[in-house]
Amino acid sequence: METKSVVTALAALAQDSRLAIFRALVQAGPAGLAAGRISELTGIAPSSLSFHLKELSHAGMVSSQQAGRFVIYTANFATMNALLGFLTENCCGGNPCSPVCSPACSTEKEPS
Amino acid sequence: METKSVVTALAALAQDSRLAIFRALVQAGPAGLAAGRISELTGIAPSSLSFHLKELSHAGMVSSQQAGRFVIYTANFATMNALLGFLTENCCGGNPCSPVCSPACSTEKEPS
DNA sequence: TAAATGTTTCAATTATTATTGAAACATGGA
DNA sequence: TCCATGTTTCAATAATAATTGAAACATTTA
Repeated sequence: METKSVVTALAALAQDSRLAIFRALVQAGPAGLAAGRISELTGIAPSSLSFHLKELSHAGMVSSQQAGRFVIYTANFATMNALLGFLTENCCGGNPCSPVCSPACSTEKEPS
Repeated sequence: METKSVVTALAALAQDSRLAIFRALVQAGPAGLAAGRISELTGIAPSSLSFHLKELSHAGMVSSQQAGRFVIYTANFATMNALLGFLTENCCGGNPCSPVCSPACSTEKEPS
């Protein structure tokens, strides 16, 4: 994942409305939610919601598909995983991590 | 972790300069880096660097300690872990996750 | 105490981002 | 085709953030 994409993805999530939208979609799971339903759940006005969904979509954090007159949005879990991985990459210079920075530090996640 | 803190933390990382600073600190590990050294590594002017370090610090992403006339900054791994955890919380409504959203979905990380 | 080094603060400028309401577009059903 | 519903686009306004250089502050050494 490129630095530029990471900044875009983080910026997409770093905003009240968009974080609320994304969390709603994460909780909804693969089935996703229609735009109007997201508006209901979050209280964001339609035009503002559309703006934020476009931001999230452009950042690759959500995907959309037309279903009748609804547009269904779903969280993009692949991008989220790539993002989480990037942040912990090359931790401690690639050396075995000291306790202070695990589990964030390891590329392979450990059971909690 | 509260939503507000998460937005602040994400916003702190969602910027070229600050992401570069944070990554440098993650790679430096627990030993951290002096402000001047970060300036050298990233090419960010001192006053601008100080601004961004304050942002990161306020977001809880980095900590600092005076050491002689140097100020040593270190990545705050605890906050980072909390942040990563938050994003995957309550995934798929708390139900067992379908393959599409693991490993992001599970609270306990699986070995890759 | 004076000078040198390392870091932070300040003010001004420039650029980017969020929100709103109205209008436009698209789809499905009468 | 006409109407209702769901979503997006547009333009204007308001708010927030980034960068710069100069000055101030703090710490160490001579």
